[in-house]
Formats: sequence, C-alpha cells, structure tokens
Amino acid sequence: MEFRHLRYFLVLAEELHFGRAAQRLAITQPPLSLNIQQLEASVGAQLFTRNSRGVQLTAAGHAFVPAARSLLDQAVLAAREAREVSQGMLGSLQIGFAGTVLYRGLPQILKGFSAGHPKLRLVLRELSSSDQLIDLMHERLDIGFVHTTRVPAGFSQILVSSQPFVACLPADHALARRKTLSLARLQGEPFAVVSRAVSPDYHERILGLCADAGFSPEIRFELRHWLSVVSIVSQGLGCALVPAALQQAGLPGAVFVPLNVDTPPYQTHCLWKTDRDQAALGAFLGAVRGFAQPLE
Amino acid sequence: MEFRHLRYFLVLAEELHFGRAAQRLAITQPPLSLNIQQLEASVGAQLFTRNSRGVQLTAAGHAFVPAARSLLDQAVLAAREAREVSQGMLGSLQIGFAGTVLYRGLPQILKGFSAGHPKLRLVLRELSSSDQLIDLMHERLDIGFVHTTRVPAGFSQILVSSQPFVACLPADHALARRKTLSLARLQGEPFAVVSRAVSPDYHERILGLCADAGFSPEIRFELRHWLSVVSIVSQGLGCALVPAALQQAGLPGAVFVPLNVDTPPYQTHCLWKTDRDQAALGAFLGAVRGFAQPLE
DNA sequence: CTGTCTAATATCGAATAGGTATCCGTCCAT
DNA sequence: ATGGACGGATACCTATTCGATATTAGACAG
Repeated sequence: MEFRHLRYFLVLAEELHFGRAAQRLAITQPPLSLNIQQLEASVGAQLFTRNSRGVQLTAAGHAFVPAARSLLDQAVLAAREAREVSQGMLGSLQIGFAGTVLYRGLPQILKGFSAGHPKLRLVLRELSSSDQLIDLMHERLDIGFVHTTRVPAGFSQILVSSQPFVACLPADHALARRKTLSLARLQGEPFAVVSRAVSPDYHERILGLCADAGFSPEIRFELRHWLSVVSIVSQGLGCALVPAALQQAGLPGAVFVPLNVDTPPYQTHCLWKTDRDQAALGAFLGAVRGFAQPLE
Repeated sequence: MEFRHLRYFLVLAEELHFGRAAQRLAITQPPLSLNIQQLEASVGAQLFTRNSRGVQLTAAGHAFVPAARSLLDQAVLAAREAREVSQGMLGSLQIGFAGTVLYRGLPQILKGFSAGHPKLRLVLRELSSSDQLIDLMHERLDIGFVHTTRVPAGFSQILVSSQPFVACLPADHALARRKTLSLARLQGEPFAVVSRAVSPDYHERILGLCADAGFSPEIRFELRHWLSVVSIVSQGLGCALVPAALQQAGLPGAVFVPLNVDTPPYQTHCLWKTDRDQAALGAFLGAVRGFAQPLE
C-alpha cells in the first residue's frame, strides 16, 4: 500500500467514475484502474463494485474511506509538526533557574518569548545552580539561569544580570536608616545565608567579603532559599548580604543598604550546552540576548 | 513521502547507524542514505544529525518517530478492518422486524449469530412491515422480518415462521375453556385488531376470515401493536384473532383457542434486496436459514 | 445490430528504487 | 604527522514500475 493508492482511492470514492477520477488526478484511466486493483490486492478486499450500473463502494470500501483520509491527513500533520519543531515553533524547552532570577528578568524574558512562540511549551524548574549544571550536563535541562561562575567546557553563557551585594537589615535595626554601610559594622551580627550545599559560590563569596572586611561572620541561619534569608531578616532575627535584586521581592520589615566598598557584582548567567542546536533553544537565547543587551 | 520512507526512518531511528539499519532493512547503505534525504526534503526538516560522533535524532526527528509509527500501524489496521468488513466479521447490519417476530425466533437467531460474529453490530428497529419495505428499498435496512406477502421485484425471502391464527379470549369468557372454536361463534364480540395503517395485510386477513365465516367483525379497538391487542383481551375488553406465537408473550388473563377451520397460516418472512452482496448479510442469512430449516 | 460508453488489458517509454564502486570526512594508532 | 579503518555521501548502472497510448471486452440504447 502506498500513499498514491490512498489518494487515488479517495478521489474515485468521490467520483465513482474511473474516467472522471483519473481526470481529476491528472492521470489517465488505465493506471487508475491498475492502482485500484493493486490497492484491493494489498488490502485483501474488494473496495468497489464495477458493473453496468456503474462504480459503487462496497461495505469494505465504505469502511476504508475514513481510514484512508485519516492516513493522508496525518501524514501532512506529521510533516508539519516535524517542520515546526525544527523551526523552534513547536516543542518544549526545559528551563532551570535559581530563585532570585524571578527578580532579575526571567518573568520578562518568558513573557516576551511566549508571545512570539505560543506553541512552545516552557517547562520551568527552580533549582540550585549546582543542580542545574548537573541536569544541563545530562541534557535533562536545555537552559539554566545560574549564579555559578565556574562554567564547564562545552557550555556557552550570556550575562543576564549583574548586581552588587547589599546589606539586608531589619527595619528597626540601628544601621537601617543609613545611606551606605561599611561591611565591618556588621561584625558580631547574626548572619543568615544560603547554605553551602545549595549555593557554594555564594557562600564562599560572603565569607570572602567578610574576611576582606576583617571579620568572620557569625552564621546563625543556613537556609535553602533566598526568600527564606530575607524573611529571617524581616522578622528581626538577623542580617544578611544579598543581591540587590531581592529588594523587589517586597517583603515588609527588611531594608536594603548599599555597601560603601566596591564589591565584585553578583552575576546571573544564562547557560546552555554549546553543541545543542535546537531551533527552539536558539530562539529562546535570542529573547535572552534581547533582554541582556541593555545591560551591556 | 512514502510508507517506505517511514519504515526506513523508524529502523534508522532505532539503530542510529546507516550500515546496520540498511542491513536490518535488507537493502544496502546508499539507498538508505538517499531515502532519508528524500524524507527530510519532503518533511522540510532535518531529522538526523550525522557527524563524527555518529547519527543522532534531532528534536524534529524525535517528534516524528511516534507519528511515523502511528502512520504505519494505522495503515495495517485500516487494511485489516476493510478485510474484516469484506468477510462479514466486522461492520453493522440494519435489521427491521415486526413486533411478533420477538416470539417467532428472532431472539434465537440473533443469539446464535452474535456468538459467531462478535464484532458485527446488529442494529434492530421494530417497524411495521410496510415501513420495513420502504426502508429496505432505500437501503436504510439490510434485512427485514415482515408479515407482508406482497414482495416487490428484486427481493429475496426466507420463510421464518408459519403459524395458524388462533382466537384470543379473556380467561373468563364463556368460550375460553373450549379445545377448539368455530369462528362464527365470535360474531358480535368486540374485536381488537392491529390498525390497517400498521399492518394492512393482517387487517385484510382478519376481515377475510370473518367474511368466510359469514359475518363482519365489530372492530372496537384499533391498535398499533400486537401486544396491545393481547393486552386489551387480557383485560376482558374484547377478543381477537392473533398468530399462535403470541401465546408465548405470557400475558395473564388471555387464553388462546385454536380454530376448527383450517385457515391459511400467518407467515413471517425474512426479506432482503437480492443484489446486495454484503458478506455480513450473507452470514446472517445463513443463521436465518439454520433456524428456518427445521420448519420445512 | 450498430454505435456509444466504460472499465480492463497490452504494450511501450520514462521515472525511480536499489545495487556496486568509490569518494570524502573523522578518528585512532603507530 | 601519517596510514588505516570506519561511516556516510556521491556517481553511475540496472531492473523494476509507473503512467501514457492503443486496443479490447462488455453493457446498453436506439
């Protein structure tokens, strides 16, 4: 059975006349007769009765009409679907992101991209930067939004956001009203941090900053999420050093005070395996670049 | 796109190696390469990446795998279905029947036939004999079980049941205990009959029988269904002449008394358009003949 | 009985599917 | 680096098959 047979069959089933059907198919009558015979042989059933009263569909022929139509339709659909996937208009992208990226542009990127690619399903998973790296490596993720600075070979990245660390203090704290702050003044304060396991880079950065300021922070809270850190501060239980972006989280009771030293900024990168050449990925990276551009 | 392309594609998608895939397909490697290129051209998307690290499915290729498999499967199913229809193992039969046939073998015929043809859907419609003739003519029915004796040209029939008319009397009627009955003794009794519109043949037969006995029945009830007739009698409202088969309906309060004259029997025929050669119809007629055989 | 209409058959040329031989990359081992 | 092995692409040929033309066979009308 070939698609040609199905096309010929359907036209003949409509016309019920070999001559006219052949004309519509832009072939001559004999090959049409032959093709129908071939189809009947391959199906193993007579599909038409040909007698003096003309051509008629048999019961088997009637049953075959919708099946043939569906086969031809599905062939077209299958091709279109594959084409759309190859053009990045259809499919799914697995996207990982560290929590703070929610305040550093991810929503805007997603909104802008989805508008232009409505049939592309974006699957978003909040993960620590290290977990994202593992999943990217195993190709369980297509894209990651991470804070890690250490990038394995074979990956490319775009800088999405770059912001300084600021001090995060309870609103009623003695230093909360200041315009800027020397890090050294936080010596002795109870610190809230994201645990090393979740974000080793950040953890080391905090310790490094404090060491530069001449003290070792008294870590009283190790949390699994940035919002937990700010939450702890907002309840007056401690202070923290956090990316400036968290200001936008809008938790009441926490204030953000810039440091008076120029610390290296805390950066968010969009990361992906260089050798993957999904069109959907390329299109998404375009949206990311469009967002990141103003930054540079 | 041809089915051959889909077959080749699926094997290559499994093997991810042109040489081995070609071997499994019992062709050589070059035509396989060519076919895949043709498929990619017709789909309009690259389905495999070929590089030094081997052959890999692209995202489009991944999306195409289930579609290709489904197309091949459905082609097989469509052929099987058409074949089964042509063999009378699948499909549907539209069967009309006059109400009394429920007591004259139809259930047994259906039961026996269905057991051997489980995938054949039997659609049963209770209709008057005259309506059945119309529907048979228009091919809205495949088979009818009728009482009509007048058969149009182009139809064939099998005698399914042949039974005498008997008198149907209320249980407390003066004549109810008799072994046989002379029809003349019903003169003056209120008669219940099936209306002329529903069953003209029967109606005329009743009038004819009474005329032969020398009287004209006093028709007090014209009903649209045999069971209504018996029901009227069982409630003591009148008497009737009915086919003996109705005895099996089991309505209490009605008794059936044979007539002492030899009336022509009341016959049920299975009727169908001779030129229809559905296999399902042939198979069903076989079952009907199997039931009718003992009768002859 | 002849002319017409329709599907089937016969035969031929053209398109194409698959085979053989070969080429061109990449990778590995020496 | 270099030769060899491997894997896919290309070139070319053969054999099948698809479709066109011409013709036949059968049914029906005048």
